[in-house]
Amino acid sequence: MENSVFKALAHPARRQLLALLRQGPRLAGDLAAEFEASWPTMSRHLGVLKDADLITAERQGNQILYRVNTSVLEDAASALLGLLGRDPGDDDQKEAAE
Amino acid sequence: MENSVFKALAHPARRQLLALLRQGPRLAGDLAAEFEASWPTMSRHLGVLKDADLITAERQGNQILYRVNTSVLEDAASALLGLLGRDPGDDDQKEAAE
DNA sequence: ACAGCGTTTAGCCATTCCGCTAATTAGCGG
DNA sequence: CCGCTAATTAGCGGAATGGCTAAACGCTGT
Repeated sequence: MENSVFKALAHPARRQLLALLRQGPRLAGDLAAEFEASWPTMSRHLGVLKDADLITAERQGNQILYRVNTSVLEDAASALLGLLGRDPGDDDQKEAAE
Repeated sequence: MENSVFKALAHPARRQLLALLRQGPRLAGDLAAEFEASWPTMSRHLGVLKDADLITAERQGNQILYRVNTSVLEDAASALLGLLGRDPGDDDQKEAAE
């Protein structure tokens, strides 16, 4: 759902999580350590992001490696730009004027 | 606040409101008539958007004309693209490869 | 099988969000 | 000033969100 993406993006901690993840995949604990909030709280934020398909989780033995799902984030950005009357994901072959 | 923008964007009705407004300024009542929800409910959604500075309101005598605030929407889209490691407002002169 | 570490799930509050109806404000015309 | 229309604000109930602590789960090593 497109909607869950925007909802996931609505929380600052989650955007920051994405910002950290942008620099490369990271372990859950490592990621959570960057925040003031309790571990379980961060785990939930990660869950919301995963639920929105903005990130993917991969078990690495004992721990879990998170990774950004770039394309979904791109879609969201496209949707916003589309709201501006400019859609980057859409090849504009027909409307070049106006 | 950047945050209120994303929160405002989190509701589908509000994104749709923006989509309608993208085609040009419109009167509140006219706008609300497009939705199933009650008039006051839509008024509140408009309020949230205005609060996030995504739209501006202008009295036209008896009625109120709403207009998209393009730059704020652009900022939000930029923020998302920034999360991808690619900033559209930033002319990439250095990194064209990779 | 057990201990132990890393992570998630369960429960519990408090707060915010969303929808409604009813009441209020703002501006216009007589 | 009164009545009318346009739009917002008040107030309420129900659902969702966000934070916490405690408990459970999954995996690894012994």
